[in-house]
Amino acid sequence: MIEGTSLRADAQRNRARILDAAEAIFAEFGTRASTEEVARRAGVAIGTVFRHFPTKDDLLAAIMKRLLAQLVEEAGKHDLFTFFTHLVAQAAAKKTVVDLLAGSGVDIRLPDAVSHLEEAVGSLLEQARAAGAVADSVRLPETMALLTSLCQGALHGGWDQQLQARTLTVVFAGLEHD
Amino acid sequence: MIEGTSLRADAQRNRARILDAAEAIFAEFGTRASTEEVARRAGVAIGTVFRHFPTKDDLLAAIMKRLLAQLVEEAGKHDLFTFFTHLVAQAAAKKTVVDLLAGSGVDIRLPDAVSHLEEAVGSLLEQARAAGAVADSVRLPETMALLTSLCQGALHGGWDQQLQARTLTVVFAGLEHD
DNA sequence: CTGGATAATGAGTCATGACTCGACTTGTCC
DNA sequence: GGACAAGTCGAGTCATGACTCATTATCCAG
Repeated sequence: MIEGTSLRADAQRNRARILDAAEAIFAEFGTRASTEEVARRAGVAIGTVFRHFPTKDDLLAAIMKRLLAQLVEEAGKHDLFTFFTHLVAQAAAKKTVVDLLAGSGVDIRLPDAVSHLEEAVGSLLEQARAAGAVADSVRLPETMALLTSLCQGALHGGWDQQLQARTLTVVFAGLEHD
Repeated sequence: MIEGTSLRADAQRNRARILDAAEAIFAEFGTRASTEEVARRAGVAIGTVFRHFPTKDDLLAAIMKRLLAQLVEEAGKHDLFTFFTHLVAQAAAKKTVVDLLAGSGVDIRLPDAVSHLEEAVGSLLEQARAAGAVADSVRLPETMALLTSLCQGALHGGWDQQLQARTLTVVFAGLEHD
């Protein structure tokens, strides 16, 4: 995972700036935001963005990879329920992930990164099951399905604190009781 | 609710054709499909579409209204659980509603139509509660939140029959047990 | 039947946004 | 410090898609 070793120093700097800018812009405005907006935020010309990421999808894929890696890392700091809660609460802020997991228009394949996330959630699920907090019958696919559904719902529905808590309560009860 | 009484006969026919075409096109390709595509499907020139619906949003709003009305009607034929199942199963087919309830890019306000749907779901909820099939603590907002979340999840995630059933099982268990 | 109002047509306008490329700048290696 | 590859710049190209409007066609009341 040695990145950009062969890149010139300024190019490395710009690449990083672009990634950060893109993450911020897409998080705020969704994946529909223009590449030019990203360039502006990064303080760089459009051409430079396209030199580093020949396609908008490439840029999105790069961000997605980072974000998924972050999620995997965060999963390590939580149990299944707090991870759910955390993610749902952040759904609006991390518009990008949700948008992309939802496959909005773009199609980007990151099987590796996604399966890492699944593994992480899988082990949270096992722990929870072992602790008796989740019914034996609950499997990973439906857990992931619930997670992504809730994130999308929270993102688009603009849930307030209370609604979010109530909705999660119902889902958690379901995970526990069957 | 007498519609288009003052429209010329051909205009009425075209209006209906456009609505049907738009419903089909947007259901299949999502709200991003172009107005021209709708016109083609309706067998009508673009100008005609814009004569009837000055804005793409107007067209979307008109369809949305129809679709919501249909949902309300269907709600009458179901109990809470079968309604959930039915909707989720149809999510992919009714891309439009899901897209729009999700507020994808467009913002269309149909407070009346939406609140009718909420009323309908509300009475299903009451029935279910009365029958002891749903816990007393469950309220309408979280029920709607779950409904829309699951539809979005199903739409974008491409759930198969089994995954859909399992996911709903978990949610239903949650509605029952807390 | 027919005149005038109503509607349909579709080529054209305009804005947006992804992507290109030739002129220019800058880092790096000797 | 000079040369050249590597990188940056940004005006320009191209495609798409919402929306317009002058012209033509169609309906229907009298």
